[in-house]
Amino acid sequence: MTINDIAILAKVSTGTVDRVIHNRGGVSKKTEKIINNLIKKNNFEINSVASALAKTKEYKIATLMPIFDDDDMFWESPFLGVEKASSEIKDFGFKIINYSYSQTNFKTYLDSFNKLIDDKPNGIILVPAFNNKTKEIFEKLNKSKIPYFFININLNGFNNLSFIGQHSFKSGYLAGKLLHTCLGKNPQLLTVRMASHLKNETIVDRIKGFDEYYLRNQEESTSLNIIFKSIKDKGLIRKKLNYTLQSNPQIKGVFVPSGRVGLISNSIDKKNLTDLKVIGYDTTVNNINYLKKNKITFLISQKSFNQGYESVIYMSDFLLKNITPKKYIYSPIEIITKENLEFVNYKKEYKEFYYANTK
Amino acid sequence: MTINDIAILAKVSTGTVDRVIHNRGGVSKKTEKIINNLIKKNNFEINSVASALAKTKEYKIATLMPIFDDDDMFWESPFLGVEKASSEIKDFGFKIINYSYSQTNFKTYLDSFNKLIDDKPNGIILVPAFNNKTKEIFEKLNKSKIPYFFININLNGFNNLSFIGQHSFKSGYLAGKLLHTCLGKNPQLLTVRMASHLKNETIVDRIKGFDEYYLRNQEESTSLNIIFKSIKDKGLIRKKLNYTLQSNPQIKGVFVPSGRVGLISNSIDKKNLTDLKVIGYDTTVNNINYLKKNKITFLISQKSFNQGYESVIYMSDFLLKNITPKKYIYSPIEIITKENLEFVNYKKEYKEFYYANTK
DNA sequence: ATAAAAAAAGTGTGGGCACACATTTATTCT
DNA sequence: AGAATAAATGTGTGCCCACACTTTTTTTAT
Repeated sequence: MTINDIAILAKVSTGTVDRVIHNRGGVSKKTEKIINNLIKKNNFEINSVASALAKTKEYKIATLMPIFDDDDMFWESPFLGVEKASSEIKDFGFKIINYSYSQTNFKTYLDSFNKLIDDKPNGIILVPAFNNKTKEIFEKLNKSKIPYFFININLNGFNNLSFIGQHSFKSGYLAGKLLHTCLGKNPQLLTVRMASHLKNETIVDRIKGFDEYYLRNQEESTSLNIIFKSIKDKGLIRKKLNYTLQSNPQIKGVFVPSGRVGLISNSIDKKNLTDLKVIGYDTTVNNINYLKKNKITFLISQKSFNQGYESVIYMSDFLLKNITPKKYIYSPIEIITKENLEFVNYKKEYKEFYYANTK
Repeated sequence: MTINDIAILAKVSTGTVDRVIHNRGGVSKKTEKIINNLIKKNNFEINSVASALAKTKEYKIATLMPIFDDDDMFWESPFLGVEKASSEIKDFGFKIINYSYSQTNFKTYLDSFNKLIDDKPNGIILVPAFNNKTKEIFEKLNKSKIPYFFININLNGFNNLSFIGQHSFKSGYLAGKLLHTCLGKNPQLLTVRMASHLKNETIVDRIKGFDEYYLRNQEESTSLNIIFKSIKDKGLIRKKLNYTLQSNPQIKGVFVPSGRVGLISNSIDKKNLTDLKVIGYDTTVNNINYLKKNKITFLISQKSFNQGYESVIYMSDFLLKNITPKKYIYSPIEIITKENLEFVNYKKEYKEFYYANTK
């Protein structure tokens, strides 16, 4: 079944069928009906391959994500997901342009954002950052009418088409459940944070979820909080952590609502770590290392590779096929242990993971 | 960069470039080198869309999987994965033909298998079944030189190109770890099986993995075994389970190495279920129901939807692009709890899960 | 009724490649 | 050297659709 077949059946030319399929107008109601009926009857679908080839229009998709470097490789993963999707849809007329910014330097965010908008892409995928100038730039963006997704980090009150990322609250709730399941009734808990996390919405939500679990399911739970001003002074972290654990031997569970869980678990001396259940976030190289050494019990992963990959696919579906994605597309809340780690594709190379050779 | 561009640079015709790209032969070594160098230099890649459109050859991929019905819907999931992949690659010249068989009637397996082979597909994806006649039919298959994958269930000693499914042993090992983590030292355990599982390789491997965990990590663990002859007599199951748990109040963990965990957990009376950790397999409707009601603590999922989906994609990559997949492609060993369940796509409709509307 | 305008429908090219067929060039044989 | 053969290269059509452009038909205005 091709457009031509339909045209013959309807006794019109292919041009007319084309007009009906794409709602280009200029077709009498009578013939439109005939054609639509034939399409349904023969359940005709456009040949996406031929369609892609014939299309002359080029789509540009721009991404804006934090940079990654030796200190923090987290953002490499969604970037690689973007790359994979990029290579897949390249031949369908899509071009992906990547911009980046430093999370500790807001100016880089604004600069990249402005450059990106000037580039006039057809769609934007970004990890948003927030401060007082955020509204301003988003007003500029809204004026441009370019559709955009948030990925990984969500901000409320913006016109983003979708958010693609984890439900932070519920991931914290799950962390609570896991520790509860492991520790039994009335557990004694320790939560460890960094000062920079206090205004980080994602992390705040994780903690809210964690607390909510105990509020709802537990008669009583005792919890201690430690907040470190900086990750620089590793000696201080080690000292404080071990002192706290030694003076509170009843503590059996540690919750680190961030990717810094590797650093924390490694700062706890062996004698204090025994029987301790430690739970944290993200399958970074560092964390995986300590998971393997039994210093971390559970890692919660959000499949950030997929966030990058899927956001690009959703955007292409939206632009090309006019398919509107849901407002919230939640990533899985994966529970990673030493035992199932090897079956999770946290590695850089997708192909390396699945293919014997790429010839 | 197109084939034509390369041809101009190499001062040959497009036909010659085409020959080099596809190793069709009949090109002098000199020009071949020139062309290959130009391809590398300009990192030219074939336009997969135009290529697919121009190809006249049709590929047939046949699947052979167990039927699903009201009693057991497990096999619907990989089937839907196959369907999704099928619709994605349809326009690339692939046709997927599905065959099915009843796991309790070996004749249906042989019949479908024979029909399938007579159909002369270019590639086969199957959930294998084993008995004494299996070798016979696989000899016929090997003669036909058609490449084939095993999915979900693995058999050793065959010429399958790949196995796509879970590492059963390690999934059992993980189950052991989870119960250990929840129950602490020297746990008292109960393993519940069906008689039909005794010769089921998948389930035997899960149990081996489970036992191995305790062998390796635990000083002592006590475990009871129950094997039910049939799932027909639900009254008997209930009686025996509760009697066992009441006479052994020290049992705190139940391991069901199959998808029957819903049935088992629902057969345990409330008073005996309190404080019991129950772990089993598969996100079937039934199991999910009991997971939500806190009758099951953990479900281990193998993403069978993806097994179907990916097997088709790998086969198409193999046939079209000559990319050889790894011999073993392991599915994730996912830990599902009541709390992360909603973020797992165990549902029928992929689109329903991600898209607001499909217009 | 006729011209002008608007609506409806038809036509043709190009997008990049695969593949069969045609042609040219190089090699071998007598 | 010339014919026969083999090797290397060139040519052209079709795959199905998008889209601009052209032509035909219908409607409106005078």
